[in-house]
Parts: sequence; structure tokens; C-alpha cells
Amino acid sequence: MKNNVKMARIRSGLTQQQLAEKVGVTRQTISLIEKEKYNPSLKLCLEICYAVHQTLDELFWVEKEDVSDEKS
Amino acid sequence: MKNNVKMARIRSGLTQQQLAEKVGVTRQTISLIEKEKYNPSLKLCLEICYAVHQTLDELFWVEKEDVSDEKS
DNA sequence: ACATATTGCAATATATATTTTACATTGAGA
DNA sequence: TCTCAATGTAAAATATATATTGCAATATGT
Repeated sequence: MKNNVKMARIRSGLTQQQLAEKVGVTRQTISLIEKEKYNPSLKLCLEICYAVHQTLDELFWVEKEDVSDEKS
Repeated sequence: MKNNVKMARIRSGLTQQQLAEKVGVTRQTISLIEKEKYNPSLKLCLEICYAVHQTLDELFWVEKEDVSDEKS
């Protein structure tokens, strides 16, 4: 799951450990999300947003890859 | 987990079943999300967004409830 | 009233996010 | 070089999202 968590965290001057504590998860969870090996829950996404003062779209939006079979 | 999925789905003229098929999950999953009894994954949130042509912020953003212990 | 589509919900099973603990690696500073 | 903070990662355990099946309840149209 692509995201901009690492950039946002560094911009906020937080370590993985500090961000993890702020949002109430483990450092490993933050690490795996930054490495884009996890598909985090909406709740966790929101709490990360709050911690770094950004929005869901800013941190987690990714454009839909083109699919050719759209309905009208 | 608060969200605007039900309104967006109806506005798109989709049934729960149709939305479920579009995003590749079960109708029950859609039902529970609309009833706000689940904490869906980011991937599923994104696919719902694509299906109804809206963004994460539009469908899933909720303001942080006030906490009195903010750092500076 | 009847038929049908749509939705709510319950029980069990499965997949996977998250935790816990622990260790290795990297980089910065003394 | 030595230390230490920060990060990457691995294995096993736990929590929970999601699937599956099925049935009840509620529309909606005829």
C-alpha cells in the first residue's frame, strides 16, 4: 500500500518510535507501513494523519490504475 | 468507523451487492462498513472511492476529536 | 396481498493486520 | 573506534477484518 507516511513523519520531526506511541501502535507497525508491506486499517490511517497534521488524501491517496472495462 | 459510504453508494445508483462486486468483497462487508461496525482496510477504502468516484477525504475523513494534551 | 429486490444480521471459518520479543544493521557523534 | 539512537526484519501469538452460508426483515411494484 503506497503512502507518504515516511516523508510526513520526518517533516514532523518524529521517529518511528515517537509516531508509534502517538498513534498507539508498535514501532514495527509503523516500519512496515512505511515500507509499504502492510495494508493498514482506516482507523490507524486517521490517527497517523492526526499525528502529522495531514489528511487521508495527502498521505494515502493513490490514483486508480487505468482499467479498460469501465461502465458508462 | 464513521463514513459516508452509504450516501455515496446510493448517489451512484448502486446496491450493496453491486458495490461489493465492483470492489471485490462480499455484500456483508459493505453492509458492516455502512453500519459503521467495521474498521476497513485502506485498500478497501480506496476501492470504494474508485467505485463511486470520490476521494478518501470525502468518504472517510473525520475530524480529530478534541484532546487537551497537545504538544506545542 | 403477493412476489421480488434489497438489506440486516448471526455463526463459523479463513486471512491478515498488529503485537511481542529479539536481534542485526546503519549512521551520527564523542 | 566505541556507543547509542534509529531502523529493518524475523517468528510466533493474538486480534480482527473479511468470507461463506443462510435466514429474517423491510421495502417496492404489480
